[in-house]
Amino acid sequence: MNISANNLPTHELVYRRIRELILSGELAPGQSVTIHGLVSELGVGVTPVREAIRRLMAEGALEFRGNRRICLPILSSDLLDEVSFARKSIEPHLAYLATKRLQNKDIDQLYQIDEALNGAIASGDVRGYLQHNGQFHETLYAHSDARILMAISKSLWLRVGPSLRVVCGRFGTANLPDKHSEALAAMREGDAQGVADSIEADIEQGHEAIRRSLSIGNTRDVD
Amino acid sequence: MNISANNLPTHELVYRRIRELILSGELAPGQSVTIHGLVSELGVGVTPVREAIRRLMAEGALEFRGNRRICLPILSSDLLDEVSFARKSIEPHLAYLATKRLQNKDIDQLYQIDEALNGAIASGDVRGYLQHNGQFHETLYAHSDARILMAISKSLWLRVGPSLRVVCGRFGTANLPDKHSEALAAMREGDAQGVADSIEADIEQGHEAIRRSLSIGNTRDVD
DNA sequence: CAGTAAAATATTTGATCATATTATTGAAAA
DNA sequence: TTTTCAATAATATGATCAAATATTTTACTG
Repeated sequence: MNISANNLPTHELVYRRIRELILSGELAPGQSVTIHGLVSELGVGVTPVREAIRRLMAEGALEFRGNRRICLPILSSDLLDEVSFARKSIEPHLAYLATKRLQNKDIDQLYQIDEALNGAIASGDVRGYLQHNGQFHETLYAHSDARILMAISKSLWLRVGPSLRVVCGRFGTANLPDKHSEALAAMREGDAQGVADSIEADIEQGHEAIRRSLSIGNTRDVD
Repeated sequence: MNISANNLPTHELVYRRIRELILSGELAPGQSVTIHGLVSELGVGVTPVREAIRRLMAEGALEFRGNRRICLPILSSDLLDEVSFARKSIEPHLAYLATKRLQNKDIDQLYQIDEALNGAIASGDVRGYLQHNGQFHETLYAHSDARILMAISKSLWLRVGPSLRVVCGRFGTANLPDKHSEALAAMREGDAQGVADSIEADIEQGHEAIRRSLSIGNTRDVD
């Protein structure tokens, strides 16, 4: 299988592909990947795959285990606390900055994403929920125009994404975080602090679900 | 076989070398690096250099400019605000966590680093100042045992390091941030919040110096 | 002739691949 | 059980490609 769209370099395409596999839940926490496996699966050379993996490791999306195993990290309770702290430090601020720049059409767009998200929750579509949930946050934050904070935020999403997926697969789409309506209402009123607070509550809810899941059992049987 | 055979892979060594070049100020903001330049300078192959660069780009230590130029990013005022916010969100917390785990010998060690730092300031040794300043923070944070927050912090240091170096080169070691004695006193008393506050003040001071430097003129090569 | 714009050429630089090397794992044989 | 050996996988190198930049040459205008 060859990767197309030859506008971008191969290593970039490989990076995006693996990132997508992680965020969509096709790769689960603890699951391992091999360089040669990706090479043959994607039909590309070794070098671009190595670069993409190195980049993802720097972002915390992949990690070394043992001496020759690259796999998705498993979020322990302590690590989840770290991610939680970092997300609650960064993302509400991104939401705050973004709100001050939002135009009505931007809010409309976010509203539509949230509608799709609600539809996914109602129909128990885990994959749709994950996709639209991520899209909602990313689209909002993008308006902040804060490159560095965005990069940190994206890295944190890569760390928490796989675990969130596991939770959804286990408990379904009921009781999932959705403070988005609250956030949208605050956006309509231009209440930046209100949006920031809603986002913080949203993060808290999501992490609470993961935490409950952690206390019940391990993330997944590994090897 | 030799247990201490500390044979690190080439890409790791290259990564550390470039990182050191950046943190020590041998590479200035805006300065460009080339893959082949590093290949011939370090006497290694192209792949490990590419991997190291990709990793450093993910950490924000290097960036693309134009379509074919890799260089150290220049911190604009806006970007500095972002780094400042992120550092003040993360590092005081790391200091807080670390303080709760500090033993007397750890504080002694930090005290010695601070002594060396003061010596460097007194003698106008910019390089020594930078080295010991970084060492002080990193050694303290390491006790927090918070891998993810540490990784974020290190990335932020890579972003701000080069600019701090330029400031020192321009204004000398006078008026440099040093809230370390304050932090050390709080450590002795086990006052975690006090340490966190001192660290925040230290960060604020350092960034204020950079901000002043930015308002005077654009960053230029040093030495 | 002088000066500038355009075209052609050379050089630099990142991107990719095929291949060789090294180290670890796991299975087979002693 | 221990040793040996093959399979596997990461690591590393240099050659080659393509795109972008720098340089030189050429051509045209005033």
